[in-house]
Amino acid sequence: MANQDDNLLKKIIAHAKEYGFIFPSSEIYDGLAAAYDYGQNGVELKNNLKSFWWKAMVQMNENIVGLDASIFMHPTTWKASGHVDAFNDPMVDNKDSKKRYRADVLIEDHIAKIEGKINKEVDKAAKRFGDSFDKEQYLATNGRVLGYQSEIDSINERMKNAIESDNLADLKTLIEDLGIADPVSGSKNWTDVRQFNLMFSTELGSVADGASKIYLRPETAQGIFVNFLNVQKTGRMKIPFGIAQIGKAFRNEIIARQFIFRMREFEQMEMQFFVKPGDEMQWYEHWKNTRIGWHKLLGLGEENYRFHDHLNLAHYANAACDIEFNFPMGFKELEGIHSRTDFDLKAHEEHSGKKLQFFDPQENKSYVPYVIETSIGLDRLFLAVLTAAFTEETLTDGSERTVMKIPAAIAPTKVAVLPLLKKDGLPEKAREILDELKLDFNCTYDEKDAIGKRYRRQDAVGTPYCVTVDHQTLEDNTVTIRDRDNLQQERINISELHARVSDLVSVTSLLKKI
RNA sequence: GCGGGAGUAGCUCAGCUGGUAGAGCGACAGCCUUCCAAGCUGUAGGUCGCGAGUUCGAACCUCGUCUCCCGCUCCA
Repeated sequence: MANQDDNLLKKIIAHAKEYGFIFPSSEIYDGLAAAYDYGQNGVELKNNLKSFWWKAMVQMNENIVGLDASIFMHPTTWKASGHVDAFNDPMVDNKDSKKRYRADVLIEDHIAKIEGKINKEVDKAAKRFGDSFDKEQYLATNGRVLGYQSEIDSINERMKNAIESDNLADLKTLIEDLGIADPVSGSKNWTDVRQFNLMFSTELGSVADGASKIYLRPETAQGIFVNFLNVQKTGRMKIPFGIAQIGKAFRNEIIARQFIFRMREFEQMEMQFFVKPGDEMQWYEHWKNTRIGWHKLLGLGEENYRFHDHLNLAHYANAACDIEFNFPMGFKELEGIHSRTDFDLKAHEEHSGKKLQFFDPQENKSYVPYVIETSIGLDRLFLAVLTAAFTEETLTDGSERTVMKIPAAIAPTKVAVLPLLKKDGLPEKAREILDELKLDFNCTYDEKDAIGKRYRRQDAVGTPYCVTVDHQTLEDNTVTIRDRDNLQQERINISELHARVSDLVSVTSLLKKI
């Protein structure tokens, strides 16, 4: 089964490239790992996804407004957000086994071993003393146990100091002093401890000397937080309100794989919703429901979604869940919904010295709002669409076709206009229709090859409707309109065409259901 | 980074024990066709990932190197 799913992802990747959705980055130079370019069809689909999200979030909610913050931000932003500290991992390699470990994890494992020894002592003692055994007292008094405990405490102390002072050499010395061996090779032959920062840094300022190091944002959210006051004041926003943003973010993943699922450069669609402290759980539930509802509207199949509630919460959250999608690799995170408390705004208050508060006239007092975040990976959403849309099917006549069943509202091309034959004035008539439709819809024209072949070509890129001009068109101004998914054709008057197409491909009909 | 696999036309691949590159599909031009791919004719497209070595001669053998894919290690 895993094999089959692998094949599905491979097929999707191949199809996406073959039909101009996604190309490997810099392909003529052998490509760049985990970077991809969106081709002529990909960019249309991506724009449509953005637009559907933006309309659902901003246009449909009078208390949500948009923002487009800079990717470059003041370096202190990332200190405040916790990324400079939490996004750093001290890594160490074993020279013999060539395995890489997190230095702090190695030390913690060592501590766990000592704790194991304590537990053994306790077990032994419990047997010895029987019912009269008092664990607390034993732990507090037994000499051997106390020895172990003080060992643990001193290791913890040294590790904490080393990490906090960024002293990687100390960390290595600690590993050596403890005699920690690689669990794989048993070797104690370690490299120096190195810091891996998952944020991309670059130089601001063209003169190397005067340049200062800044980061490419690892999430778009901070651009929203630092603009909280600007937007709240200039937009006269009242709590609760939200700020939405679509933009690129960058993370230096150690491995970035699985096509566009995990890239180092990716695009997020985030909305931070500011609420009164105490109301956050209610709003958390509200956005969980609203967001899953949005996904289901998109029409990729309700059975392909599920929630995954987080048990281990990040440093800033008091509740968090993922909306997972059934990708070829299995159910994986597509969107995250987090209750971020007042962590971010408070942190920015502390680092900036500015008050990031809202004056609540009802309560007659100011407070730092709590935040509910909805954050969806646009590229992952794109992959979800490809996954759900990619279909290989056998038709009733026994022939096979590959069709992208992309929901009409987000399909790259809405209508293909096709003259049945490339003669008898049919192309001219078709062009007339095309010129009319293209004012409002993304259209394409094709007169090459047999009509059946042209239908299949449109199926492959997910064009939901094909309008075919035949000889009857010249007599009574009717055309056939073909449905991509069920292959049904209907003959309608050209004058009805615009309204009909508009109805079929409109985002409006989706938005109405929100 | 380690281990494994793979790089030949746009795609899928063939190419024998070394003799100087092919097929199908696709694309393009045209013919034929009044409605669901695979009818006909023609055209374009490859320094066989890159570099070196062995050889009279390398897509093929040797070494190096790069890239991609899969697995492992990390991930707010």
